[in-house]
This record gives sequence, C-alpha cells and structure tokens, in this order.
Amino acid sequence: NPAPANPTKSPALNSPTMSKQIFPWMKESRQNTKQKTSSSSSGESCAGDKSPPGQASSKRARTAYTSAQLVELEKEFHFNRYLCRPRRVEMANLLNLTERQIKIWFQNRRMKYKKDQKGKGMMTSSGGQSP
Amino acid sequence: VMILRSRFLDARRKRRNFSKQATEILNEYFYSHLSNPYPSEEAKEELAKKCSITVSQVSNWFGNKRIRYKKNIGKFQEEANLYAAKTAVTAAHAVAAAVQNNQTNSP
DNA sequence: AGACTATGATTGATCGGCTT
DNA sequence: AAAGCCGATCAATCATAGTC
Repeated sequence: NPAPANPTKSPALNSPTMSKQIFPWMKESRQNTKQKTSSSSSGESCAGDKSPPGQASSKRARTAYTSAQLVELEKEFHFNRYLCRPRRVEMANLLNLTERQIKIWFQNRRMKYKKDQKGKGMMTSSGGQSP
Repeated sequence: VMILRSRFLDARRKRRNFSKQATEILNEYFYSHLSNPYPSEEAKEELAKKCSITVSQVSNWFGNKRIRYKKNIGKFQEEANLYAAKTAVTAAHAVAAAVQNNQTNSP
C-alpha cells in the first residue's frame, strides 16, 4: 500500500483534543491488498478445498483443530520437522485437513519451535520461585 | 466442537499485567508513531529493555494494540489525546533546549 | 460474590519477499 | 514458473487480572 504522501510532517499539535486521522494501517481488514481485476479461487493445488457454502467471501474461518488432530500433528513434528509431499498427502487424508493446512501448520510449528528455543538457553544461576 | 479442547497444551495461563511504567513507555511509542506503529526489530529490543519484558511481549503488545485500536478508534480517543499532549510537551522541551544551545554558540 | 471489561498470549491463516 | 519456507502480521479466541 503506497502510503499517501504525508504532507504535514510534524505538525505542532497544540490542542489536546484532535489530531486523529485514519491512517492506512487502520483500514483494510486483510485479504484485500491485492485486487486482481477478476476474482477467482486462489490457485490451490490441494484437493478437497471446500468452497464456503454459496460463495461470496473466503472468510477463511479460523478452523479449530481438534485435540486428536493436534496430537497427530505434534507427533509427526517430533519425527520430522519438515514434511515431504507424500507424507503430507497422507496426513491430510488421515486428519481430514487440506494439504495447505498441513503445510501451514508445520510452518507455524517451526516458528513456534524456534521462538521457544530462543527463550531457553539463558539462565544465569537463579531458580524459579513459587510463592 | 470438542469443547474444552485441551485444557493442556495451553501454557497461556498465569498471565501478569505489565507494570504501569512499561505500559506508559509502550503507549508513548505507539501514539508518537500512530501513522505507522510498526517498530523495527531494533526498536522492539530497545522497548523490551526499557520495559523489562521480552521482545516477543513487545510484539504481542503492538499486535494487540493495533487490532484493538482500529477495531474501536473512538474508545481510544481519550488515551490518544493524552499521549499526544505528552509527547508534544517533550518535543517542546527538546526544541527549547535546541534553541538555547543554538544561541550560545552561534556566529 | 458475580458479571463485565481490559489485557497478555496463542494460533490458524495471509502477505510479501526470497530461495530452490 | 511454481512451490515451499521464513518473518511479520492479522484476527479470532482463550484464560486470567482488574473493576464495579
């Protein structure tokens, strides 16, 4: 989003009651930045991508994965941090999720793993307290 | 489906609110950069240090703040004005100091 | 004490950039 | 050219802390 050239660089806002604008980041609710002239289902290579009843928006509702699904995914992640294509297809069918969802889950899981590793690893010499 | 889906695997329990000063610092940054409240990695690190929290927590804070702010701008109007005025005063002091400094060692 | 709101954290999913 | 990965962000949701 080309930010509209900001004419007023540093205004000396004196009065405490004003200065509220609607900057670009406050708008657009995602999934809109790229308006191709024509609308079409995003090129998905995953089979089984059910289009929402009817049509309209691709609300991509936040699907809540079941604990069973998460357990399987977690188990697989412990085995391989990365998934090969065949295995992904297998899991997609097994867990009733799309290949895309499996792929995304592993990506997010890797990020989480990395973040966790960051937090650990630096303990001076103090133990945890517990009131 | 599967209500009470986990109960475990959820380590988000035992949360503690940030100190008043920390929130103060974060809000100061947020409102003084309202046109683009996306601190760089370096800025996040600096904020994290000043607030005595982690960089992730700084990221979470800005993420939540942005979403909640845009979701209901009106609700934050008061807060926005408060911090806008605060930073204006700070800026005024800076300018005053600069001017004085300029006068003392000028041609 | 209980309902309601504020707030930090988690996570499924998207966007843009870069690599293979 | 297409597919995958990464890093950052979004947006919905969870669970708890604070307020009245």
